[in-house]
Amino acid sequence: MGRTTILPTSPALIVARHSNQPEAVFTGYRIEARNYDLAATLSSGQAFRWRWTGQHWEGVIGDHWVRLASDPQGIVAETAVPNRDWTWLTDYLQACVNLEEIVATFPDDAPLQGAAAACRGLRLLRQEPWECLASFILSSTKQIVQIQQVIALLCSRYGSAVTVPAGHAPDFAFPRPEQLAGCSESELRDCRMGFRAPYLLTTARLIAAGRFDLNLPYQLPLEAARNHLMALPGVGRKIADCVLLFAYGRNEAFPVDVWVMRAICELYFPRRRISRSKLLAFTESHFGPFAGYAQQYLFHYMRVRRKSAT
DNA sequence: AACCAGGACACAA
DNA sequence: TTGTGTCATGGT
Repeated sequence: MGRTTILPTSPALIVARHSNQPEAVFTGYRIEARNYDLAATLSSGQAFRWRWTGQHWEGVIGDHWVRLASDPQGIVAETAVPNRDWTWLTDYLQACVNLEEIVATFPDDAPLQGAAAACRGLRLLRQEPWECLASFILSSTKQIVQIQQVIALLCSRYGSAVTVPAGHAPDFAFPRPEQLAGCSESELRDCRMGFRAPYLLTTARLIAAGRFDLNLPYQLPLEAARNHLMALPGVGRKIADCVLLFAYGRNEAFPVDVWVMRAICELYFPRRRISRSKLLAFTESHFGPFAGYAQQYLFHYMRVRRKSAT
């Protein structure tokens, strides 16, 4: 009872709580972690299904409803259903990666060091490829709050209900490709996704029909993996790089959106005109093997800086 | 109330 | 190859 270590090398340990009333049985789990800014990580535009209740972060990973909070030892999780295997959560949160080692590989320039210092504890998650792909197809020229709204609507209409704590509002898994493949384009447009609807629909149908292999990017070189994803409608360079980084764990991938574009231009090439291709070439050569982490620091740094300025 | 949002795409030159 | 218009929607 009490404490059980899962894996010999895992920093995580189980903290299970039991009750006599079956309805009240929740399973708790603590992930030991240093230098993990949960709020920054869950709200930094990688994943779109987390909401802050005032005390916890609530969301759905796969078909697991979960509630997360930081504590002095790391992260405490609470689920609606008891779990024996917690790898779905530890894989997702990536708390076992040594962030100090990663930041140490960053180039020693003022802009990036400043961003890293301002966003200490910001992590990259490891998401499920389909949800990540579909989410970023819906992300183009939309604000993060709007992406969250569209995805919440999509999940509530077409996702399967997941088990939630007694008395809690219903929550839903992200819809599987097969669940969207049967939709009409107008049904998806009713989820407020606008011109992105045909992109998502065609992509869902290709995957549901087994005509697109979502496992290939795991074993292809970066550029080939990127080209494979870019064969999908609505997936260009930026969205492909987001999926490679946030789902496939390709740490070299460096998605360049409007925020990162501004960050590079302002911080690295002030008062100079630089072509997009030169900027891409710069990002590929400058930031090292964990360029994707550097990108996330620059992205988040620009956004929190703007928020505090207004 | 304009401006802009984690872009992609077809088409022009 | 690089530049422009278009595509919905609604938050700030």
